[in-house]
Amino acid sequence: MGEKSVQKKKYIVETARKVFVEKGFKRVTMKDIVEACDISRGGLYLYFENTSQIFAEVLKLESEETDDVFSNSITEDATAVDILLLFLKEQKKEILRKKDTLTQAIYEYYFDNNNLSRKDNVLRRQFESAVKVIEKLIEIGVENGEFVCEDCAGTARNIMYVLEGLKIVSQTSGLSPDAVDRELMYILQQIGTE
Amino acid sequence: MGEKSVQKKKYIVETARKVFVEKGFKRVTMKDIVEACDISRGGLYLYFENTSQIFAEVLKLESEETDDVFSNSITEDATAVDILLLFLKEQKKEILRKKDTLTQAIYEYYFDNNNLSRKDNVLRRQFESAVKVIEKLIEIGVENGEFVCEDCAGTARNIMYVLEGLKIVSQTSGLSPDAVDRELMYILQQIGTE
Amino acid sequence: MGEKSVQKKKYIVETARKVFVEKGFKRVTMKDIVEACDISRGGLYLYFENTSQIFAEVLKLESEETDDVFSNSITEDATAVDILLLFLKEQKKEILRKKDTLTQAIYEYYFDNNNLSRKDNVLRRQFESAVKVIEKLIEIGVENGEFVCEDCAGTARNIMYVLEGLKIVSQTSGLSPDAVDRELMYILQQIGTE
Amino acid sequence: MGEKSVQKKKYIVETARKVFVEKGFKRVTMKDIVEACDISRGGLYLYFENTSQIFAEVLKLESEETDDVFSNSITEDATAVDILLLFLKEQKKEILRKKDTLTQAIYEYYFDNNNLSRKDNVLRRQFESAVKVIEKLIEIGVENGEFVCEDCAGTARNIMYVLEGLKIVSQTSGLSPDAVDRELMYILQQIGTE
DNA sequence: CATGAATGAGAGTTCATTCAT
DNA sequence: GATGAATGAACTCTCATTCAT
Repeated sequence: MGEKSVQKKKYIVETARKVFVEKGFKRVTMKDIVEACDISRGGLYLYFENTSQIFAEVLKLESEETDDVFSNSITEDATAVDILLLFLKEQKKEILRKKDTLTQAIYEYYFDNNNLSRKDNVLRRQFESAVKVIEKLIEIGVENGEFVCEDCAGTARNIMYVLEGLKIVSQTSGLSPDAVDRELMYILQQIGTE
Repeated sequence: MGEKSVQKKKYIVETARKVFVEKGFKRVTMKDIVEACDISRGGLYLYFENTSQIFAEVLKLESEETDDVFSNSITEDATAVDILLLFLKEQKKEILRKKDTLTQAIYEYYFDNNNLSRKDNVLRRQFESAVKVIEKLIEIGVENGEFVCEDCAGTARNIMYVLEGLKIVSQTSGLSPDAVDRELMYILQQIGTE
Repeated sequence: MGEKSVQKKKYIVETARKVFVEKGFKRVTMKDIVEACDISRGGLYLYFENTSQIFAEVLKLESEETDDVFSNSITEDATAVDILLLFLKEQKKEILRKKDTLTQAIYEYYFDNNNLSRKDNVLRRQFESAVKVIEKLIEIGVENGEFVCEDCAGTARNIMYVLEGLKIVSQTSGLSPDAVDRELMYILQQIGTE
Repeated sequence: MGEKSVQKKKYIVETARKVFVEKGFKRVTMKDIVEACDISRGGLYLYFENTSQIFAEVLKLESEETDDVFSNSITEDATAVDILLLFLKEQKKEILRKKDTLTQAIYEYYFDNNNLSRKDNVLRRQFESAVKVIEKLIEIGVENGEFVCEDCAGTARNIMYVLEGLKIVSQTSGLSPDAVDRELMYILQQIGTE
């Protein structure tokens, strides 16, 4: 596959992403993507066999970009509290953004493909790496006297599960900004922040 | 609708439930249910217009039965700790039971029907009622000196979000019994239990 | 499947037969049959899964009718020579009828399905039963002094292989009536007939 | 067309032959051949318009080689019986070799292209030339007292039709080595051989 | 000459939904 | 009420064929 093909493949993945954001994963058909990309029926099959394969590629792209964003926040010079607050603020936005988000599609995708190995499960990898980062942040905060925490690893995991809980509740039952704030406040209080 | 019709409708809902447990919500077709119920294609349409309507009925039945179970645990005489532990143990089973559970179907259903009013959203109602119960339990526990907790309502909500987080992570990425235990322990430590 | 369904199934098989006669087996699609029968796309799938299944049914019908025809010829009172001549005359017609015959379709079908058991292979069954009949005829002819033949079974088989050879040559290379006559004459001379 | 083109065309035909042996004629697509030859899709079209054209070329090559083989057997010094036995032994192998043979593909090809002139029909040419050779052999055998035969031409033709019959029955219904032997024996007895 | 990306026609198949009985 | 045959829309997937490079 030449240079041009790589370009086109990327174009398809990016365009398909929009479709997944709009319709989730299951409702999306190859035809939907063909139409969104404005290419021929057969053309799409030159690059991907089915929607799962396309979505896997979307996730790969997604995780690359997310990783970048994450490291950006950290390399900046700021206190642990600042960074954690920034992270939670981002998460809040993500949680409340019911539409215009890949969240639902990702869940639907893994409902169908929950047999993936740990390595291939982007969701898991991101979860675990986020836990690590938060743990590190808390440790630094504790050293600096910003946080109080006995079990940093446990707290980090707890935070991530709460965030996951908020996400799924938001997607399935709806959640107000205030409700999210309330939970984030609770978390911060646990580690001794205002 | 006569007595017989009511009977048949209930039969359909109960049979359909099994299908939803097995296949989730989206993958289930009217045909699947017709075949599971061994009734005629047209016959099903006399009672339900589509799978959403059937699933709504499944949920209604579900919530009635769940409510019962819940109140049962509480009416027994036992300490707050005992009841909470029992509740969490039940939740653990539910979380780990990847198959043979309606969980995935429920999520999928609300992904499609997330525009339901608060009243019609069984998921939300159950979440909120569970929060109430836990809050009450904690309050009782605090009075009895079993728990230590400043913000009982906040803690109750936090617990429920963690449980939701565990549930969705289990469904999409897999979760070991140990991993669940670890999180439940963390929760219990927060409120001053072993 | 009720009485009406049986009727319709038969209608489809009979209509499909015409299509197979015209186009052979491999070139026929489900769509071809749908159009020939003037039924809906989905309607055909109610009765048959694929063209092989339909063709199997065509063959079943065919063999029933052929068996009848055969026994008819035999029950009439006539000399062995008469019956054999009649049989060969019928075969000649069949051999020369390049179009308007199922021959090609049958060959194509068995090319694809040559893994059928002896029981399911109509072609084989018909071949073997024809051999039996011819053998019997020759034996009777020998008794009556009409034929001369030492190995009746061998001769009967030989005749059938020649007929098969004529059939396939006719289908693939073309054959003149004279060429067929010449071969049939040769056969008759072998068993001492004019 | 330059020397190189001739080479490539020959390469394609020889590679395609393997594909036809494996899949028959009808099931083979231009794509199959492109992949087997490991050339470009467009590249194949520079040499051939469709599979029929390629197969015609395969047949041409085939007939050249077969002719060679045939003449070889004859030029050796051996009795007529020896040569005929050798020929029949070869035919037996060919008849029983259900896979790894072009037989089925050839039949399928002529089913679709039975409108070819006598000149272009390789099958017919080979049949006729084989008849001639067998006729000559028998005549020689009769002169040498090896065979007894009144109508050498008729017998030769009869033998070829039996062989064709055996071939098609083998392909469509299956045939045991014993069954083939039995028929070949019958033929040899007709011309007064053991 | 050669490549291989791209197109679009067409085959297979499944179901939601209707409707005569 | 109940049945289940029938319809047709919608989707998946595969290739023959073309054409810019």
